[in-house]
Amino acid sequence: VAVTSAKVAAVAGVSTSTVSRVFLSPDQVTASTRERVLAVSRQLGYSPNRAARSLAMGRTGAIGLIVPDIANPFFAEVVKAVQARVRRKDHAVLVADSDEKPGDERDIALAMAKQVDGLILVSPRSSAEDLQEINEAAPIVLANRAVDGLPAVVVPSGDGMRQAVEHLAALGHEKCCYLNVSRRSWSNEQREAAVKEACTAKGIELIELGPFEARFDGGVAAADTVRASGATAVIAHNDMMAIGVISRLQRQQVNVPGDISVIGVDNTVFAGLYNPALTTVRIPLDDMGASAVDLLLEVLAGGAEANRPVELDAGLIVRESTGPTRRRRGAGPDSSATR
Amino acid sequence: VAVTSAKVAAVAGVSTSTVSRVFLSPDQVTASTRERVLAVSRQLGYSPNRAARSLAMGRTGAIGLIVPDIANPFFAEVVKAVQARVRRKDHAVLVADSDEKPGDERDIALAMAKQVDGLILVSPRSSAEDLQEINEAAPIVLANRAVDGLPAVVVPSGDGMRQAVEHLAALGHEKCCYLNVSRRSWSNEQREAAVKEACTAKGIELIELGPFEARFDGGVAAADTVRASGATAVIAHNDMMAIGVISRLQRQQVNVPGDISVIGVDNTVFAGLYNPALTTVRIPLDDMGASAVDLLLEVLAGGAEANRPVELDAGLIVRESTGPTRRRRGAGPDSSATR
DNA sequence: CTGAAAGCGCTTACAG
DNA sequence: CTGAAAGCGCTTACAG
Repeated sequence: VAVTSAKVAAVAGVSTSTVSRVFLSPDQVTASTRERVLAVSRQLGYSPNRAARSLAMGRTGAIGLIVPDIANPFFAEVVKAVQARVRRKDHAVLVADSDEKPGDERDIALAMAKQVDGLILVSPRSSAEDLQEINEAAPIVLANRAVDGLPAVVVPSGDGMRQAVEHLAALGHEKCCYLNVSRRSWSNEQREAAVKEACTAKGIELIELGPFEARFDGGVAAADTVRASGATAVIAHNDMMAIGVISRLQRQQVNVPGDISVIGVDNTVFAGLYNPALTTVRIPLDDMGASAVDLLLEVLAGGAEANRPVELDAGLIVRESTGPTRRRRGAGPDSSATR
Repeated sequence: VAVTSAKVAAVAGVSTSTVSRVFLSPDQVTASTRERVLAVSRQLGYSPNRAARSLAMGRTGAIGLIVPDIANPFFAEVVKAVQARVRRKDHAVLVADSDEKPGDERDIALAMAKQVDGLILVSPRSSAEDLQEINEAAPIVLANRAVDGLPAVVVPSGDGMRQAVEHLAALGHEKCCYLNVSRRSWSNEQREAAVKEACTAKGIELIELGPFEARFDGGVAAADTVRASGATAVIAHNDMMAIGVISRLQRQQVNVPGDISVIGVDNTVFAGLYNPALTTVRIPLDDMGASAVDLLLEVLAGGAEANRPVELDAGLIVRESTGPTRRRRGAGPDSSATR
């Protein structure tokens, strides 16, 4: 039922070659015929058949996006940004969710590679080898992880973590926990190292805990140990864990930030909505998504090889989950809750 | 570089017709040749070119999914479910985000219609006429909204809302607010009507407020009015609003559920994580997504016309944001905060 | 600047 | 059960 280029050509009195050129390389066509073809196309509601074009050109006009878990606010925001950017570039985006399973991630990527021009893998859990294999099947761009030889966009959290530690130091904290997640996490390495360095620089005693699960439950699981450590502040690997910690603490009548200050990372939608609103290191998810798209499109256009990862800035956002230590404020009447 | 059916055919010593049949209608091929073709295909890593197949068959093997806002946990979960279900059916899913703009929704749907076999529109904001127009471009299935003549899967929240009201009645509440959202919301109509009916049945005085925005901010905006109304309980149109209400109330030292009980709708991930954990009417988002896919696939297969919407059940999940009224418990020493 | 023709890789009546 | 052939709707050297 759809209008074909042949139909348009017939009505406009030109060949299908010309119709095609009008859309793909307009400057190769005389202005007058171009206008005529355009007018007819509009009138007939013509638009090139995608499948036919793909077959003829060898490109699909689609890009694939694979995330570990769409329901995770962190990834949901990246999906939103990628989708928005891709659409503006007149492409389509196929999404898939690996459900946090590295094996599935590889299989999905390999399968999807056949249907798209390129892939964006967000926080991929696969091994470097598997990622290289996927890259053979279709050009990939990594988001939130760097692997030698593959194009990537990352947010070095170092600056943000350092700001977080300095913020705590300024509030008088002298003993702080960091909540690790899996050793396999690239971002955990970055964050842990930056926190350690900053704590040393500021003379803060750092207590490393974990690894815990990178979720709300992981934070809940960590809370009692944090409390027992005697630390007055805790930096979690991400917002969800931070919220888990706060939730558990509050249930035990430990006040946040009165007794213990808590800092997260990501600035997902949750952070601003929680009570207390979460002080957090912002990871610019929207920019990350958009940059990944731009980078992939560059790669597909034959440009920009994978030199060094594109780097975006992270910075601290101070809200309500951090405050001065008891000592700094002078011992309050309700300080009993912590000890 | 990819292996073609011609290559497979040559190696296996058959025609491309046979190769094609092996994959599309295996029973039309002798077992022995079928095995041989399969073996060669596997060895060469052959899989049919999607674009070519689409062109020849007139179907894309993809379905489109349009949601108002991917970053909204409610929609993110639907996306996750749809994507999971579609993949199992060996299709691909294209997603797009209308950014809550009805005009964009229509444009996106119309554009996407050309690239997919069918569309799933989640909580579409477009008019019934626009939806019909979209349905002409490509078969659509509605999720979370019903429109005459269009296939849909909905969750009549009536049962759940009634349970919510009965729960409040059992706890001794006699005055309750309902927080409305836009009059254009199909689900709001359902919920409001059910709450009203149940309140009447239970002899609870109902105070209707709003319309507010269907987000956290909307709940924040409603909180003071709720408090001023003298109601001891509030049912919000959804979880995000409920959380907004609680957040604002807590900041004013109003205890939830001690002073005011709060109930949401949706049971999004947030609900269980908030403090207090939210009592809410569960909307089975995963089933909704899966059912929408199944329904669309049926429609595409030529089956099941749009008789009446597929209906899923909603039920109450009791957590911590609801409790007995002061009077029921006997006036507590700290009841001053509310009055 | 424009057109005729070949080709992209599959599927599917039509014969046999 | 299997193959030759046409066709799906475009794009793009190649001529002119």
